[in-house]
Amino acid sequence: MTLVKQKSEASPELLEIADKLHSAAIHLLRRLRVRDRESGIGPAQLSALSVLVFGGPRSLGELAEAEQVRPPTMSRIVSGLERTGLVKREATEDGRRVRLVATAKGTKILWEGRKRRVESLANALASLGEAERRRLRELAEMLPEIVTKI
Amino acid sequence: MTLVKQKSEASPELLEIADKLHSAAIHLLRRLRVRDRESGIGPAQLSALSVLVFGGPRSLGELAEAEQVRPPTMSRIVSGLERTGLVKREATEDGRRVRLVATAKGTKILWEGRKRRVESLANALASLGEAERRRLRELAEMLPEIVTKI
DNA sequence: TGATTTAGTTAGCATAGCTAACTATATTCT
DNA sequence: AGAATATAGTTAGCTATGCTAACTAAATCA
Repeated sequence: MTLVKQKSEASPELLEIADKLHSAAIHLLRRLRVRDRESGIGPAQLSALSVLVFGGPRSLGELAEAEQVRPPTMSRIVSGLERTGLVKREATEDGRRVRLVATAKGTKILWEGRKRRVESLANALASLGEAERRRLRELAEMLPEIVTKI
Repeated sequence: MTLVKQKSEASPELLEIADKLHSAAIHLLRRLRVRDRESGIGPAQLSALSVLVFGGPRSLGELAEAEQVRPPTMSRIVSGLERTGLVKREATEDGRRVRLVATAKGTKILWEGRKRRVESLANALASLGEAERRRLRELAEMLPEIVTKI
């Protein structure tokens, strides 16, 4: 029952930190996921919509890459979002490309869902002391850069 | 574009921290998820298997609850794991219940997959300085307790 | 013993992931 | 210019994963 090194050069210390972080992220999202069902919209659609709302309009291929999903998969996700009026496909100069844009309704729904999740988590943080809270903020701010290196 | 309070009493500061943490967790797992495909086993099966491997044998209902999934869903996930020989259903004293146990093969596969994910993340942490690393560890250790409060 | 509760399964529906194969538009090359 | 190639998306068809409703079987209770 040990972590055996193979082609990795990561130290045992780093592996341990990574393991804790990984496990915590899994359990965190597993809990929050429940709140998403209230939106009546599937997780893949919600996630794709959030890229459009927070990152702005983009093509289907770009969105697929951002979501680490194949184009056919994203094509169907977008069809679902379009059918319910959360996203619009617009033509571009390049006749092959589409520009995907979140509608006002899509933006509203996304914000509501995000608010639910974030509030659930914020309530869980309410019992933290001042020092812990500050440390937690630091961590949250370190992570985005780390993630880009994965 | 503001986070409007509704029935929540969370402060803007907590909401901001929660938002950053939430977003970081999503992006972290989205990246790591890619490595899982190498195992040739789906995410729900992998996650359920990990509960059995790290948490020990349990009933189907308990596993469903741990995974925050309905019993019929877990029933099918377990059928998949059983078909590929990663988990075994065993009878118990209570004739209604089953005891789900990870097989040796299941345990091995899970460890390999986990190792891949954790190594990916550990490599991304390799560029951190000593102080940052220490902070990251502290924070990763704060999270499990927070998660239980969600 | 008969009624109820509990554990799990089966059936049927929707979403979400993939690859392979297709269409349509752009670009490149002669 | 016209043919060949490359690129962007879609369609078709498979598997996996989520749900509810309805069922079976075992345990418990009155």
